Amino acid sequence: MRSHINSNSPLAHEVLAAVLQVRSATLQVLLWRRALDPHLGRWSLPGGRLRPDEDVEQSIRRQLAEKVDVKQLTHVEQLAVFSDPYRVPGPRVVATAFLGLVPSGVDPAVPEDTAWHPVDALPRTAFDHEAIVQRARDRLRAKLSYTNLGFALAPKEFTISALRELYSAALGYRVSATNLQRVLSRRGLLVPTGNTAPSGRTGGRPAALYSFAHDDMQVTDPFAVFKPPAPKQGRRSRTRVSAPDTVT
Amino acid sequence: MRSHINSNSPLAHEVLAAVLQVRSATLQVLLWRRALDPHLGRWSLPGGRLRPDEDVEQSIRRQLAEKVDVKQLTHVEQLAVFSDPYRVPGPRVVATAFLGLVPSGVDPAVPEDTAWHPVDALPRTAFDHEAIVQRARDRLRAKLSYTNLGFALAPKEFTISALRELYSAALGYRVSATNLQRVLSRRGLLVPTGNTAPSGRTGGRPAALYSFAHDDMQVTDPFAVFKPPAPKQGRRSRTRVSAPDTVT
DNA sequence: ACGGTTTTCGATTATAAGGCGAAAACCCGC
DNA sequence: GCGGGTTTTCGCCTTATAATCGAAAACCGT
Repeated sequence: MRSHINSNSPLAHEVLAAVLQVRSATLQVLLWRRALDPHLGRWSLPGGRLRPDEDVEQSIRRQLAEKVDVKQLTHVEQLAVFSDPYRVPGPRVVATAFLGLVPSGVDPAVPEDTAWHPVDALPRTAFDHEAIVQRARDRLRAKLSYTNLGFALAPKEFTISALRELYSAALGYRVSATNLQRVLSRRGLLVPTGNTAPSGRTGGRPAALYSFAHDDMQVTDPFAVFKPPAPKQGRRSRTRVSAPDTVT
Repeated sequence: MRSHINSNSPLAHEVLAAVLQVRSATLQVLLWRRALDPHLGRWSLPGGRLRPDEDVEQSIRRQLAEKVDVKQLTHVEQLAVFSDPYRVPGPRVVATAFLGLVPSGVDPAVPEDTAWHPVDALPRTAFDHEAIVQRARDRLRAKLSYTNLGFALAPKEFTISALRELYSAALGYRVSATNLQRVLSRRGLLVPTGNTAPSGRTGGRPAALYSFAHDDMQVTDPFAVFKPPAPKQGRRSRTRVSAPDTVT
């Protein structure tokens, strides 16, 4: 190793995605098993080489659609660049990592060699992929609090309890259904669909179904000290729309 | 152009930084004038090619230290990857963009061909550098609200009014000194140094000097709905420390 | 009809931010 | 040295948002 340090340094660029989904009340990530050396048999993130005619966003979307059938991807955003010169053996490869989200409930068809793994109990992973998964998880957790990113994790219709479980799984600790309900409502993000859930097995009051008001990411600004006077709107929490990765 | 689309696509990686500083009550960015074609004479961001033996962080720090004497850089963080295949003419170059901050007050020596420009009134810039500057500005503005990133913009000691001007300039609108004072105090970020400012020209009560409590970036979580019970600490706002770019 | 269960909602409390004005602390000129 | 002018600082009050709690509502099965 350390071979390319003095070479003419051909450099490749790859894109990788940590695709997260809540399944069985656990936050999981999609990994596939390497069939090649190095790190044969280890689990790694989907992705691949950047092609000459695409930017990194296009590339990761193509590769995800190619390798694993996840057109159900509801959210994709850049995470960070991983560029340690020796992050992979052999010729240098710089990686742009992404965070991808799949709504709970669906079970996208995936190839034989891929499987979901809990982010907090990863198998032996290849290269620096574990670090990337952690970063993705952290980013998701941070953003769940001050954005409506939950929309990307939830199905189109859901009950408050279902949403609560979703958030609990994603965040790693219990959250109050009551509070979740009202905080999201206050922010104008929850709209009742009118429908009601099949009351199901255990009995109990049938839950109302809700959906998110927006499919694009919105950011609710935390504090106002640093905010302009805000032209005295109606109710609605002070909420500002911005491009998905403007805020990150 | 569009020449490399069918070639064997050698690919280069460069790092660029939007180094921001508040000078003359205006948020400005350091640019240098290109001496080469293409885009000769236009203003562009400092940076350069990634070397084989360094990662992007090391690279941008080296290049900044090299090209412009800014060892006074108090903060550096990854912004995003810019990877449009045709973002620069000729062979493809993917760029990792950074946000850099220099505290107000200092005036680092810079080469002849570099100069500061207000971010809201940029001259004609090269390539996609204007977009990068805007992203840097947006990121800074967002983070000023919910982090203590102000520490990187402020000198070691400062008065509340000075800090207010700093925030006003960086954010682009007036903020209340009173509120700024108390919000930062509540978060435990402002510590009085005991010293007092030279009362100076206009007369008036001499201002007390403060400094930031932490030099590493901290994030104050906005809402608690999604937060664990918080083990009943003393006072101090609920505040969580995290690696600079974990949250971004 | 009656427990058992789950959801929903209102009332109350807690915490953080914003606004306002008075008091404090300094300078200067008379 | 005293009052006017100026800037800073601080307390008090209001508003906005979140957290907690408990009771009522709506369903099931027996």
